[in-house]
Amino acid sequence: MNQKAHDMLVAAPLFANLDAQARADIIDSGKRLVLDVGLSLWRQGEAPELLAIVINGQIKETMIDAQGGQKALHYLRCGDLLGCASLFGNYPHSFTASATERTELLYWTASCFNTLMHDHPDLAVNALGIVGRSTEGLLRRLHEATSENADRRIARIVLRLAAIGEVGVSDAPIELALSRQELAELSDTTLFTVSRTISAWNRMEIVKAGRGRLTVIDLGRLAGLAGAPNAS
Amino acid sequence: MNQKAHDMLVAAPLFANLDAQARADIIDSGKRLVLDVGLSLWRQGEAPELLAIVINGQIKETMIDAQGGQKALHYLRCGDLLGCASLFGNYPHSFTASATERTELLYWTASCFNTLMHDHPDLAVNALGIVGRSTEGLLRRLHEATSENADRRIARIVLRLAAIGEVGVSDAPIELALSRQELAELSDTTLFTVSRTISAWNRMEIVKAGRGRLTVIDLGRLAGLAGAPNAS
DNA sequence: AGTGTTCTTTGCGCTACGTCAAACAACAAA
DNA sequence: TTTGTTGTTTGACGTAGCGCAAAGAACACT
Repeated sequence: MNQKAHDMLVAAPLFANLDAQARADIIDSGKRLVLDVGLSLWRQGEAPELLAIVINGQIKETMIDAQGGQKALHYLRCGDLLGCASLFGNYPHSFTASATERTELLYWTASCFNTLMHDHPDLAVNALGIVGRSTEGLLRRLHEATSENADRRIARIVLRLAAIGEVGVSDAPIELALSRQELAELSDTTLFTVSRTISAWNRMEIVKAGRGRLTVIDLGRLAGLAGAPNAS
Repeated sequence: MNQKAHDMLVAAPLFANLDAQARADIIDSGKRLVLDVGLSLWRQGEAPELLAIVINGQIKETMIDAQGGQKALHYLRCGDLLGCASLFGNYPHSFTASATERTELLYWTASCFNTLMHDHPDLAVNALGIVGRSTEGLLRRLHEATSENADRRIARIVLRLAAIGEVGVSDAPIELALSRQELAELSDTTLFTVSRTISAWNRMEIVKAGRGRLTVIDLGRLAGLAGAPNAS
């Protein structure tokens, strides 16, 4: 592992409040794995066997229903924890985790991580914090999906991605590499609805639409669309 | 605490794999609290301060949005853990927790529970399991809410409640104490849609509708409605 | 029994969105 | 440049289910 990757790992929430010794112990117990683009760490329905943390690259969590509908749950980047709910809850994976780019992971088997948690209680507490926060995120998403209209949901997603993608100045145009399809999956809508919405925003010069790409121009007005309902 | 309550607590998932001594230690560290009908343990938006487990009675978790729309998340019974996501994730409560009947709780403050987790790592692991499982439940609900029609969702909810309400013989009529409104909140629909659906089922003699009450007559057909999509 | 309150039912209009089809634009490979 | 591939746009259309209103039914209180 190179120095930079190591530094980022160390800063991950999973290792908060742990002393250097413990951290080293935990990291050394994990194994490394590299996933090429498109490869899956596991598929929906499989039994959970391991817990992983992203070192670099990006993992996408996708749910597929019986009718073939896809739903994107999350994009995980450096430091994010992967598979905790299934593993700890001891449920078959409810989503497929696959790499959207070449991705490096550090992983532990269930029993290995269990041992580690016993040796380092703070590790378990940190994991709890992570799972708890993801629960809150899901609650929010459930709420939005059932009580807010499509445009708003899409605006929210774009804002969120814009925020984590670039911490740049607020008036600089932010470019996101997202197809309409992906946006649809993230916002619990369809490709068509997203396309229409984006087109409208494009005309209003809130964003600039491109093929597989979206550039946020007017962050302020977008935030308006996402937040205040009748700020017409 | 009476003997029966104590026995049920001991069987709660939170205390799995703990020896009697540890269990006693944990239970003794908690404080008891009785909530009368309608009283809230906390309200949406408040900072999380404690973690509680239901001894008896029933707690309802409700989300309220800006437009006043209610959404019921869960009903918690004996042994269920309350407030873990908010507390561990360190987020303001995203729902109000209130008693639907006189309810007895055992609770710990955040710092107290933290200490306990350090003393008994298995406690943290158990908590992880609980939060993990609830995450899975939320994922399922999110999925259903966005990709399944209202009738099916309602059928699912009724089935689930019927299952935990009574473990009786499968052909015995199962009675649920639920208003249409509550059913609507649980299935992410409206009072009207639920009413129409229930009326239809009533006519088909799948359930018997009553005021604030619902009796499942034909569990099999109801399961059919919830499961197989084109079992017309 | 009479009156008020709360819950439920049902009809009707409406609209946000899903679905499908077909044209269109961007990019890549030859 | 041509041709193919893949992603996007737009229109037309259908419909599930929400909102409202108004009438009923169940229960509570006196």
